[in-house]
Amino acid sequence: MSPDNRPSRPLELAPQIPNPCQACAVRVHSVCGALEPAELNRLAAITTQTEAEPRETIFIEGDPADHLFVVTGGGVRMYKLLPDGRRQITGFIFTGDFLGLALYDNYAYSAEAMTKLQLCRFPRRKLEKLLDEFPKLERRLLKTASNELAAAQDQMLLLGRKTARERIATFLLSLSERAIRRGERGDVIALPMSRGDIGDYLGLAIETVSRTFTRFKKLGVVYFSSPREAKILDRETLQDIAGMAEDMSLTATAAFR
Amino acid sequence: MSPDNRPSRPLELAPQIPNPCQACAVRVHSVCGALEPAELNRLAAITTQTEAEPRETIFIEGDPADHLFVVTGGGVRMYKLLPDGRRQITGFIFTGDFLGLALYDNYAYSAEAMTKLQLCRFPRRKLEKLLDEFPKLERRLLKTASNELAAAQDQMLLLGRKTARERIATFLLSLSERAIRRGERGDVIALPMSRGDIGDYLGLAIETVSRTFTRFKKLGVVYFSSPREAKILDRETLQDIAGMAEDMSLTATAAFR
DNA sequence: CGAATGCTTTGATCTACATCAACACTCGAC
DNA sequence: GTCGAGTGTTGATGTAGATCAAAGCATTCG
Repeated sequence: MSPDNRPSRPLELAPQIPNPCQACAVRVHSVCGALEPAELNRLAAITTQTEAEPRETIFIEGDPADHLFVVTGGGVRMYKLLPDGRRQITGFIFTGDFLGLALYDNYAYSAEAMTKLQLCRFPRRKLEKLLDEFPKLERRLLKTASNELAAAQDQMLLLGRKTARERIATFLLSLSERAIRRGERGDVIALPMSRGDIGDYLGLAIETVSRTFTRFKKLGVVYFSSPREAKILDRETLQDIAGMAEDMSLTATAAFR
Repeated sequence: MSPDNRPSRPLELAPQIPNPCQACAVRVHSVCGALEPAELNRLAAITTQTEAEPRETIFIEGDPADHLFVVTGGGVRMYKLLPDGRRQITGFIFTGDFLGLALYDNYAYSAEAMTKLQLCRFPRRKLEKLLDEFPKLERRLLKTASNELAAAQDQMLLLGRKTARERIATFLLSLSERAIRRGERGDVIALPMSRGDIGDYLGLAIETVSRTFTRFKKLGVVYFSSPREAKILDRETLQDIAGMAEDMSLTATAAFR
């Protein structure tokens, strides 16, 4: 649970293609989408494409924040630790998402690859210079920050006031929505993170995550082809559970199976 | 607890002074500090100074986000509600702070005056135009957003993984730090919010907040001249409690009084 | 292929904090 | 000065979810 595996070697450098951004599949979904093809060359010039293996650390809380990233393939967990090892995962990052948004001197959290990972790396100094030149990019970044802020507030509501059932339901729905936004189907959800990760994200124990999944399964709301793949069978009910007060009809309905 | 008092009347308009920003005491601490005196006139031109009474709503989650604010005097609570009335306070805003940072179409949360309030109001459209002209202002706003994001992540750690004692200690310390940043002394802390507000901010019940304060009082860590004013007597211990594992020495030390 | 190792699930028990219930204080109104 | 409403404190009890414990299952690897 306590991730102490610093990168055993520097992040791998993939061979540089003339302008990889032009061909980038995730561009439209990402911050880079703010730029015209011509401007894109400038961005490409400061970009390094890298890869990382599962469990590999991208950066650690407190490190000087020298780089920003865009994930072009794979999943990342961001987290903070307490001195005694308790962990809070502050967010999951998927293909197309921006990583390292903290225009500050040091990273405020750690980031670790959940899967094999492809990413674009931008030196912060150089990117900031580009921001001066391309206000559109900066505006886009501000929007991204606003977005994340809104998501963070939702998460506070979840962590501070929602029950375990509501948290899990909310979690599944939000994964589904993000998948749809990436252009994937919304009913079959990949879970690249472990139950422990989910628990540390939702402020729950592993066992509570597992038990709640089982409960949803028995309710016929979700189906698991494997622990790492969920299929939403009854989105409506899931939404009811996610947003509303402890729904008594549920506890009642639970009897039917 | 459920704040349903929509503004009974539109926010009061104070008489306009030629350029109030020039004389503004909170400017240096606020986003406005990014601007030169000359540029400040442009900002002043789109500013309306308003006031609000305690319990008055500034805006409600879902409202079109037509205005942004800087609080020039007083305190604000921001919050989100669940349909059944459970409330999560996502943050407190004090003199000099920026309010309404969500460059989106609708507010993601509600905001309500805790005390008599003075604020500067900026129409969003006009402010965005100013951003195009003054990149410094936009950069400052991006920094502010990053700041808030980092604070939000700290709060997630608190809500997801900290005990009641740790939460309360963290809360007192962060109020203290903010007071110091405003130029006030850091040991005497005004608590303009109720115990219920604190509970809804920290994900605790009113009673737990009260009991934990009492415990700290008995430990000699904090002194309360009144329920709404705390004085930090032993900052070190408070920091220990805030950041670390459940400290057994504490439970032991508790005996001495 | 079979052992090993790490995930996930399930069951039994425990506990921090919530909830329920009085009571106490404060402060403004009359 | 006293009444009353709001806010805060304290005590008794309940419970959602944590923790402890032990199997299932998979996947990897020699």
